[in-house]
This record gives sequence, structure tokens and C-alpha cells, in this order.
Amino acid sequence: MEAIVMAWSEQLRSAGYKITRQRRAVLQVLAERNAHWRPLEVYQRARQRCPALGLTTVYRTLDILCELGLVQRVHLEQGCHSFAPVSQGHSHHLICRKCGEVTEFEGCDLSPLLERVSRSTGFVIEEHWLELFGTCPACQEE
Amino acid sequence: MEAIVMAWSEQLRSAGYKITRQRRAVLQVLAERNAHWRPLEVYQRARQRCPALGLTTVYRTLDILCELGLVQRVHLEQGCHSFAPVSQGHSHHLICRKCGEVTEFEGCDLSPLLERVSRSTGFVIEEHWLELFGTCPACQEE
DNA sequence: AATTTAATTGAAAAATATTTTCATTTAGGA
DNA sequence: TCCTAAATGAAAATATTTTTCAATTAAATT
Ligand SMILES: [Mn+2]
Ligand SMILES: [Mn+2]
Ligand SMILES: [Zn+2]
Ligand SMILES: [Zn+2]
Repeated sequence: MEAIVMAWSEQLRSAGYKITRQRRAVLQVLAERNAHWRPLEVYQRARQRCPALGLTTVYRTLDILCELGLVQRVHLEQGCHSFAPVSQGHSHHLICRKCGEVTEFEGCDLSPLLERVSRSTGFVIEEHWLELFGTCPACQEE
Repeated sequence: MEAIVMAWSEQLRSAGYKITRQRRAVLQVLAERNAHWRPLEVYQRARQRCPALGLTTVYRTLDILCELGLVQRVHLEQGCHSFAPVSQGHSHHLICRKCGEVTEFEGCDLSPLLERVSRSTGFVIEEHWLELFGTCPACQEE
């Protein structure tokens, strides 16, 4: 089994969640590709491994994974219904508009920007979201 | 009438759209506050000015305003169903988590970051989204 | 291995959000 | 004022997400 699936399972377990066939199937699907997944897609694909799976459980599992910071909602022009795996705590995504591939990128030093905005607006800034869109190497070759 | 409503109307007109009572009511609501608005909120508020207004028309009007770059969808933790006015072309929002106030901020020079990410991933980066969350000056005083 | 039990489950229904359809109305140019 | 394409709202359809609840099950305990 994929190492990432085992790592996720361990995180679930240590947070007090049981490892069920259904949850395992969801994790395995998410580990298949670096991409963003909609609940319905996860459901359809995961049912090949676990036919008894219900869509409700997919939603519930994604909720838990979000809560634990193992996946993150991805916001797209077409809508904000999909989720992508996350490696560390604070994370941003780079999304291919053609194939949907999702790549995390490291290091977002926005401090100068944030400080400037904070000073000019008087806001206390507590969080930032940054998402990049473009074309991945594979899709650049058409 | 608010200057901003007249400016928006002119934009609509010059894009070939008719200025209807319904559209004017929607614009007037959006101009009321620097905030993010959900379609249903716009609908309820705008019906005080134009009782015949339908929710469908609110959705359609927001679509057009998005298309023309006069409003922009705002993405929140709770969901991504609201819209906020935009002054210029490329714009980012700073959102108060307490009162919902939305402030645009100027100048987001992300070039060094984008270039670095582009180099390290091989992606061609075409667009970026940045949203900041925090507490506005008024809400800081509790 | 059998027992126990709280966590988990899926189906169905409900709630919420958005889009489509279509007959009627209307803004705005002629 | 007349004309017409654009715009409209009500209703229905579609899409997404959550709630409810009786049945099942993971896994800790015997
Ligand atoms: Mn960051
Ligand atoms: Mn920018
Ligand atoms: Zn979003
Ligand atoms: Zn505030």
C-alpha cells in the first residue's frame, strides 16, 4: 500500500478515528494522483474498491481529513467543490488548468506585502490564501 | 445616486446591456457597503427597492458583473457564495472575519515568488489568487 | 475466540444553492 | 409611438451538502 495512505491512516488512528474499509478506500483514491478531487469523483472511484461505500461517508471523511489538515479545499474558477492532499501545515497550491494536476509549493514569504497592507488599512491580518493557476510541464507540450 | 452605481451602469450600457429597474436595484445594494454579498442577501435587500425582482435575475446580474470585472467572487472558510465590488482590473481582497467588511488592497508584487515557483515546478503561471483575512480597525475595538 | 460498545455506516429525506425553461414584459433605438 | 431583441420571474430541474436514524462494525476487553 502507498506510504502516504499508511501515514494518513496513522494520523486518523492517533486522532481517535477508526480505520474502516470505507475510509481506506477514500484515502487510496486521494493518493492515486496529485490532483483535485470532487466528492462525487472520489465516491465513484472508491466504490470500485469498496462497493458498499456511500457518498455521505465520502463527505464525512473529507471533512475529517480537512480538520486534520491532510487535505485542503481547492478553489477554482468553476467552483470550490474539490479537495487536494496537503503535505505540511501551511500550504498553497499550484493548479494546472488543463489536466487538474495540483502541486504544492514551498515558501510563501509574504511578510513585506502583509505588513504594508496591514499598515495602510489598519487591519490585523491573521491568515492568507494564495493559489496559482497555470499550465503544468506535461500540458505545455500539448 | 451613488457615483459608483452610475459608473457601473455606464459599464453595463457600453457592454450592450440594458439598464433595467432590477439591475439598478442590485447595483444600489452592492454599493451600500464595502462587504461581501450572497445572492440571497442581495435579493432580499434589493426587493425593498424593486419588489418584482426575482432571485434568478440577481444570479444573472452577478454573473454579468463578474464577467465585466466589476465584482469578484469572495472565497471564505464558510463557503464561496459571495461577491464583492472591485475597483480596478486585477484585485485582491482583505476580509474582516467579524463584520464581513471587504477592503481592496493595492499592489501585489508577487513576481519574485512566482518566478521562483515557476522555475522550481516547470509550470507556466498564468494567474494568482490572494485573499487576506483578519480583523478590521472597527472590530479590533470590540 | 467471543463479547461488548461506541463509532461508523448508507439510504432516504431534507436542506441549500444554482441553473434552465419558457411565456410574458420591457428598455431603448427607430 | 412602434418595434424587437433583450430581459424578466415563476416554476421546475439540477447540483451539492447535511441530517436523521436504524443497522453494522472496528477494535478494545475479556
Ligand atoms: Mn502562505
Ligand atoms: Mn495580485
Ligand atoms: Zn472558493
Ligand atoms: Zn470588521
